[in-house]
Amino acid sequence: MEKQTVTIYDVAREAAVSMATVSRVVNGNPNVKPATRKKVLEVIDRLDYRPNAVARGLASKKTTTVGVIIPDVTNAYFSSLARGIDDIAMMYKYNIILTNSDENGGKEVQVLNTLMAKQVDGIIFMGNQVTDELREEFKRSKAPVVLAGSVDAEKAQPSVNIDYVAAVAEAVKNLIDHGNQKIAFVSGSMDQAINHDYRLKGYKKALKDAGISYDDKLVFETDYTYKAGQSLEPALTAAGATAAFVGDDELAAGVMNGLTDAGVDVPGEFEVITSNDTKLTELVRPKMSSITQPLYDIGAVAMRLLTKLMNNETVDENTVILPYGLMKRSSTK
Amino acid sequence: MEKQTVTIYDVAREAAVSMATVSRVVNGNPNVKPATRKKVLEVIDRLDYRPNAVARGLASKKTTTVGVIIPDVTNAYFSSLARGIDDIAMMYKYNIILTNSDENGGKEVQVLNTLMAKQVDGIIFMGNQVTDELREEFKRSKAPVVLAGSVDAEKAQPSVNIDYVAAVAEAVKNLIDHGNQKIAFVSGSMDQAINHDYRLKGYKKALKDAGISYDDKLVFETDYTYKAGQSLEPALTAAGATAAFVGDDELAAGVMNGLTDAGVDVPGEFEVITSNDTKLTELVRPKMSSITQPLYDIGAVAMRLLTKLMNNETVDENTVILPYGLMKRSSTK
DNA sequence: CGCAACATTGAAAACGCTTTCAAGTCAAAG
DNA sequence: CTTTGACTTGAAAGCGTTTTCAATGTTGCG
Repeated sequence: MEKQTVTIYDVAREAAVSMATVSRVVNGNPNVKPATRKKVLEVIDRLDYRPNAVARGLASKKTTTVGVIIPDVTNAYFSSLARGIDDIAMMYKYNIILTNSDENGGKEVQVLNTLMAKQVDGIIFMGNQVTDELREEFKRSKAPVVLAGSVDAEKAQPSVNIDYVAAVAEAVKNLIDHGNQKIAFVSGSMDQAINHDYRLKGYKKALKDAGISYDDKLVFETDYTYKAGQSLEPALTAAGATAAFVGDDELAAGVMNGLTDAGVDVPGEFEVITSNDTKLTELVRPKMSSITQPLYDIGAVAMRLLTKLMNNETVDENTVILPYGLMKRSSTK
Repeated sequence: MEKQTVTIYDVAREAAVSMATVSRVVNGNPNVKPATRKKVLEVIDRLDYRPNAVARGLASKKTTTVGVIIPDVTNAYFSSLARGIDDIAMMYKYNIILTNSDENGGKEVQVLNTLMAKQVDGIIFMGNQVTDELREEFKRSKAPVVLAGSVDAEKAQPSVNIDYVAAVAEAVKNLIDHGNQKIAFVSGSMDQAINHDYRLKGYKKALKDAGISYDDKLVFETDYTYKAGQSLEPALTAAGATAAFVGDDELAAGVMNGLTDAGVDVPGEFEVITSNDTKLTELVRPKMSSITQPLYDIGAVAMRLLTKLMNNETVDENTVILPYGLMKRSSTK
């Protein structure tokens, strides 16, 4: 009943050569006489032999698979990165083990361990709360780890990002230039480095440059969900804000729709600018102005960087910063 | 330089027992004297031993990883299923190798082969164009394959879905009940079984039940993209349609926004109902009415079914049909 | 024709774990 | 004090490849 598997040994026997030779032709090793190669190839074809990657992995200590830790595939920002990662991975013959972490530290550590147990050749980590424990695990990992679209205050790991501070500063400046004085900063958890260590810094910088004093009443820390954004309207208007910088597109859509539903005109009475430039920005009405990021490329470059690391190639720059932009759509004046 | 790996042999030596015993405690085999177990556990802890899953996989012929073929992670419909799959997988200690196929037959076959080479214990396939070649590969696979949110006309594989025919028929009937006579059917490629074999059938059924004759001028075959939907407006109005059933949410958002941007009032002058009930439906304005599907559950149930199959448990029903619904929002009257 | 230099090949040892099978222990039973 | 059966344990054979190293073939040249 069980389907029979044909092994390299079977091929060797049938082709009247050694396993070593079969292995060579399978792996494209040039040190095989053309006639022999042809013979082996024929047998392989006839027997429909397929190399067992697990055995290969054990023997060669390479699995050609990399682990990818993602907060949530369902989030457009991250899934865009993931797509870039997978495409480049495939290009380099790697496969991806994808696991959702919900940015839950415990889960992340656990996942990291099972990835390492599975002997992945490398790891791409997305998530903005690199705890000490996590950092320890990264360090002990013999597989290289690169962060994609995620920052670690310690900058201990190679990573691919944009310049969040500058991007947010520019976005906020834009809002200021439109005459807004009370600009809300709405983001996810302040425990995340990207929020407290980058975005907020950019926000403060823009305010300072414009001579506006920082008021933490205008900082809204919430969940990265549509609902959370939507229910922020009362607080936002109560605080007297006339504009908002938002750290996530779905959240921003919520904020905007919440405002609109409450009768607030966007952008007339309230401007909003968001951060990730996912498809969402174009789907909602008004379309959302946003910081633009090369999402796909962040993933792609991260994976490319990882291939180099896995290959022990020397890389000039461990942390690569990709360019960002500002896309004015209709949620700002 | 290379980080030293500690093997089961090291543990055995340090604990003065055999590898077999170490293996037993690692795997929770009860046939170990408590004292021995304790001793081994201590050594494992001291040496920080981590079992090598690849070696384990080779020896046991189980990898505790399943392959997942997805058209595009970036698509909200599929990523929702993927999330359900991963959660259940994790619950059962499996990992997921995720690969994007773009519903490209050649790529799918290739990916399937590398998954099989990697000895995955099972496969979840998403995609609606099961070619003969693909079907052949499924058959030859010793790992069970289940389709999630995807149909195959031949019904050769276990699958979990909703009743697309009935759902679409109901959605279209709803449109008819609102007085629409010319209802557009817009979907992705008609090569996909889900479109020509299910949705279109449901569409026709609803028309027939209402005594409306079918007109293929009202069938719009296009890409599953926002842009494609958006640019459909001229054709839609030219055809005299006053409502549309759309097979994908992003596409539907495009259709709707295209209409709105052209000055057509939705739902006043044109109603649209979509199919997948992803988050998108709530983000756009007007919110889109939709067939509702338990997206997460489809993935979750598919994975659960796969675990049973991998475990050689007998399953009563190979193809499971989950309930659907109709969610009236604001894109229909 | 003889020999160096190179091209091909195969034997066998890993790789790190699971699993089978037999052997050894031990306590309860006779 | 045996016997018996339930527990525990270890030896060793895989699992299917890769890879090293030595052996064997070939070819070119003087």
